[in-house]
Amino acid sequence: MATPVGFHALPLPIVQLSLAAVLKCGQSFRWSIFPLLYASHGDIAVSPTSPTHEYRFCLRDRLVCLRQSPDTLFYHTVFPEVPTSPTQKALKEAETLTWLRDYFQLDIDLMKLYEDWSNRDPVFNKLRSRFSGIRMLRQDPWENLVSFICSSNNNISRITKMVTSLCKHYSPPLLSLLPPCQLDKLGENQEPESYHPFPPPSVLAAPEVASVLRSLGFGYRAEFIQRTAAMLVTAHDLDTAADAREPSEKWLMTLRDLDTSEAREELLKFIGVGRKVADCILLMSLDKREVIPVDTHVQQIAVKHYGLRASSGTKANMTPKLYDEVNTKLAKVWGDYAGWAHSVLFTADLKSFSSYGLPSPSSPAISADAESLGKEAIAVPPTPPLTPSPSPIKRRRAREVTSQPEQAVAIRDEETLQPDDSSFSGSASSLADRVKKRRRVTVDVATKL
DNA sequence: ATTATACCCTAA
DNA sequence: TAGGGTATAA
Repeated sequence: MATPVGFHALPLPIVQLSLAAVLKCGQSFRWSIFPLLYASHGDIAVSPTSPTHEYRFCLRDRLVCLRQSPDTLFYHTVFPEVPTSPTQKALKEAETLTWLRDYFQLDIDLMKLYEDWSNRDPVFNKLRSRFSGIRMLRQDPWENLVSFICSSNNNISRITKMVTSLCKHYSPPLLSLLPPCQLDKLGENQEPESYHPFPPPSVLAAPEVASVLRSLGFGYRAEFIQRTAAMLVTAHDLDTAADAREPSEKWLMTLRDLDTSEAREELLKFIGVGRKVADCILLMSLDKREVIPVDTHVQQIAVKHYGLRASSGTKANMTPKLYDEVNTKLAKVWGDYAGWAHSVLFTADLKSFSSYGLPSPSSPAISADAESLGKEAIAVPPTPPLTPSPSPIKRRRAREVTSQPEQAVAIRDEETLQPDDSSFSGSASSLADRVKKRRRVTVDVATKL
């Protein structure tokens, strides 16, 4: 497989990382995804293992572009200004590689983890071949925090729109770039897209942000975001180092050094952050690999496949107690990297992945067909799409873009494991506690640095 | 200490 | 009419 022009090649088996799965399974909401459509015949030589997509992510100073073949990750960096010398350029690409290793946590051997989870858990074992390469990203905590405040009572599609719109409105474009060459669109003249970094806390802390976000369709989360940003900025004076991370962002990073429960306690002080959102942040950007965020999906998975008692009422809400029950049970099943394992199951449960390998949630998915899903591994290699498929990046003029709700689809009616007497750990903090803790945030944090 | 209800918006 | 939650008030 030839390296695409302008790209660097990093050898990496796709079982270690599947971009197609990881970048749209609800961890990060800021990756642009472009289908690459090749002519099946013609003068362009294409192997069946050619990358099917390009993925783009905007950092504060550069745009990272990725493609993937079964054994190679291709990366390419675009800067606002072309690097002066070739040496300079090489240096910059090396930085990008460093970022990639960190962001995708490439030092963690995913095969070993899959092996371990398979031994521990027959349910996982059934899925491993169909959902390989799903690993946890190591995201920026600030971006992660805001994104997941957006996630409450919401679906991936809308969260993505909200985050995109947030960036467009509150951070200037870093650069503009044409979409990658798409042969089906050779005739059409394509518009360059502008790429925006994630806005820093000080920008979102401004009081008027709440109402603006509201008008942008953020709903009640608008206030959460603005107030959380304000809390953060207030607690950590900005001594504004122009281009770098702000102090409050750095402080969020230091939560990586705390114990899980300490870090969680800090996160829960923010407005709009409850247990579930806090756990998402712990897992996805604060290195707490054992943490399992429990949403209604995960709860259903736990009931269906792991013998957890169904919630008492017909329509019971997620109580802290139930949350801990689910959490403890699954943590026990999956062990040290339970949060990572959860992500595989969670992804497998997304409707858009019921036909994993096919590009679009709108394709007539085999979806609700729990039967076919459970049978032998179909091991579908990602097939280059034959027809143009709607990408999430379709230009959106109006705010009403049809979106596909990510719904649950049964993984499989498997023999349920016998219920396990799980011990409860941890306890929800009372309202009073939380109020006190919130009041203390400034003081606490001030003494911390 | 637990439990119920509103919340913003979208899809069904 | 319910949803990939959280903040409030009972």
